[in-house]
Amino acid sequence: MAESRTSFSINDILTRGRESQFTSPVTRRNPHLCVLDKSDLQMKPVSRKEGWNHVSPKDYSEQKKRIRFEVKSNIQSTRIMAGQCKQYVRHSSSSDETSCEDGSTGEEPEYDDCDKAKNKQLPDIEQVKLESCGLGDHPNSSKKRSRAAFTHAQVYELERRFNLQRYLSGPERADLAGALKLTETQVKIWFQNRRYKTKRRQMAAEFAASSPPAMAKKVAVKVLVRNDQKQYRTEELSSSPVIPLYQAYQYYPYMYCFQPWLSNGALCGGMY
DNA sequence: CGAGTCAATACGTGAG
DNA sequence: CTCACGTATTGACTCG
Repeated sequence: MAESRTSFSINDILTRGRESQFTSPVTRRNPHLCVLDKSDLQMKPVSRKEGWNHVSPKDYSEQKKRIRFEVKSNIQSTRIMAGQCKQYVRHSSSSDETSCEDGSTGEEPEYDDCDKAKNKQLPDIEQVKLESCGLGDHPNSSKKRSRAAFTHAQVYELERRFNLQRYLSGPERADLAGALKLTETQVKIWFQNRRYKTKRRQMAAEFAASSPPAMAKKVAVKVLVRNDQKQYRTEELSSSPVIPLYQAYQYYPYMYCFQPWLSNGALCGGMY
């Protein structure tokens, strides 16, 4: 793919009004900031219950739900919500626009030109943000949500920052969000997802390294039917020594990444 | 209790 | 249409 790249300076974005952000202070809950070592992936200050087996659709308290909603409704007032933006005509008036608190009032950063040219299909973040304002109580608003596509420059900078720090403090997050014209929530969620993604990749890699290579190459499959003739007895099928897939997942939650019937190229290529 | 995390999953979107 | 990927949401949890 021949990508035409327009150069832009990240420093131009990030050094607006500040410097030395990489001397990262410690976040309130993550004293292990700024660890670039691989071990950073595993370590966590506290142990946690493993996530993949505790399905527990336990009923949670309405109060907690309400509180969460109240908090989020504040935070997410700036989030790019959806269909809300794209489906409905923006009936905005002036006051609504100023309620967008992410400060998108400034000029377009340099990288936008680059990305607009490059990503013809990417939505214009700023435009979407504007449209997202003032639609919260639209009578016909459905719950359909949007998926904001970050620009290449935004992702680039997020990745670059992630390589320096896996955790951001509040001020750092605010800085980065401001520089990239994203909301703090978006930056927070991006880092959260990115850490999880990294962890899954690492676990997948470890699993691959520790499992016998032959395992993924050859799988014995019974011939069930040949020339319209059954090749098995019913009891043979029921007594298969192979661990059922759902059981295997229980012990190897990331096993779905290594389905032997997929080609190697398909193995967790992006890790889902 | 609020704010943060992880883990899982829902969902939108582009590519094949 | 299906799949892969990326972003958003949700629930359980920890910490100060």
